[in-house]
Amino acid sequence: MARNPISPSKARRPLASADETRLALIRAALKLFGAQGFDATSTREIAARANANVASITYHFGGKEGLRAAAAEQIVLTLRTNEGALLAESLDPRTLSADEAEGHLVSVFDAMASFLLATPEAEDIALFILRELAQPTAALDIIYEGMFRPTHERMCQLWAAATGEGPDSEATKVTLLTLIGQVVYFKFGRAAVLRRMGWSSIDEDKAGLISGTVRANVRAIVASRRKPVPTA
Amino acid sequence: MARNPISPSKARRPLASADETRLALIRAALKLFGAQGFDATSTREIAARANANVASITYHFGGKEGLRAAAAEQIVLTLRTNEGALLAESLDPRTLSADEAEGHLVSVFDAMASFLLATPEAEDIALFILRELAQPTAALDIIYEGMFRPTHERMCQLWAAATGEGPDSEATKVTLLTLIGQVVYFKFGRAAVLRRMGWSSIDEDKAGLISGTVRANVRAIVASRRKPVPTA
DNA sequence: GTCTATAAACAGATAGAC
DNA sequence: GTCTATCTGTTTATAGAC
Repeated sequence: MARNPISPSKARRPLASADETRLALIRAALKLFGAQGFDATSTREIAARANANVASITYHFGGKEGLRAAAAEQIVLTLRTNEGALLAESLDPRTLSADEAEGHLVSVFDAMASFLLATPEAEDIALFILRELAQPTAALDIIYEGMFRPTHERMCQLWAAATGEGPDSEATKVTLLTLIGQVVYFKFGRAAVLRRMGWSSIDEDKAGLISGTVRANVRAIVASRRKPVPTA
Repeated sequence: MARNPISPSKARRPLASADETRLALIRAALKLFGAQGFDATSTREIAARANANVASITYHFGGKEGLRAAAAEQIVLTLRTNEGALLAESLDPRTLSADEAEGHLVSVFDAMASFLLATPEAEDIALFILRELAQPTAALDIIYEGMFRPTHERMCQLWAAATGEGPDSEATKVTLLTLIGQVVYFKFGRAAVLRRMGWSSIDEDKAGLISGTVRANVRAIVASRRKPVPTA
């Protein structure tokens, strides 16, 4: 039953549904937590940006802290739909030849670079994660399990297929971390990178230069570690 | 003239000098700004940790913001005395052979890794910088000019001497940024790295594994980019 | 479910005694 | 230079009308 079946003049703007309010709050929180930090962002500010009121945060999320967890879940969801295609495909790396695996590995880094450096949504997400890395909360656990670990695992499998090293060895895992570091530094260290390069932003051309460099680096490192195929 | 020439019982603990108070405040601020963020840290908390009182912050630094700048200056000072030896040496990279330059470049990364990953002081510093990267202030300018730019410039010169590429080209600068990213990721992404590796901390052994991997990567990438020496 | 009003705690800055 | 007390503004959370 509608609360206000006949109100010809009172409700000039249709009231947002509960779900719309919820999502608007999450979006606003994601942006503001990333841009200013959790503590520096007031619930009033979030509510204002979401066209809602402060009390709605307590109502929907139990409080500011619950809103942070919801934002982390939203990040995982976005990442799954954008980048997931490459990673979640059922393709078994063990059936690939070394060259095919190397090609796939390079593609994964390409996808990562282009999402991270050239997608508008990545802006808020990267900053949110950066702040969680500085001071981990339950939100980081959500992002770690939903994104970080699956991606890194997949990369290790491709690396193993490309080089012949074990997918779970410390050496493999550390190596993939160094490779990931190459890319994410441009996002996390953006402020310093831009100054040093004399760039005002990272546009598509610049992203291409970066991902080309990363691609070449990955290929050089794989080549240096590739093991001779057993001739048995 | 002493304020209290004869007070046998009143002053049980000798009063800290102005400089001692100043330094204690800077140290406390550096740690707390890094651990909790600037906005989440109250001046009362800083004063308590420094065994001083709130009003002393305004007196010595003009306010909370001035304390942040002083912390950034302290970081540059620490970095200069610790790592500076490697970078500031008057050695001209252009007089080096390609092999010597490559060796020096590898050493610079080794020094960076061991400072970053195995030095206790690096803890507070890295977190402080991480937060400045998320939300740059005047403090980042101080650190950029005092540390980031000189280090990166020096690396580019060594790279140029090792490969024959130009020290100021975009390709060189981007490449060195990817190489730096390999290392710093273990510090900035520490929370995720530890989970993924199943480590509880990065001790000396682990730092050795990481810097060994980075060393091998750098050599592989240099080798893949090395230009044939002109035979003229 | 949404919104206004308010409660209770805490922030940074400062005045003035010492 | 240090310290206590206080001013002014802002914070999250909540009670209760609608």
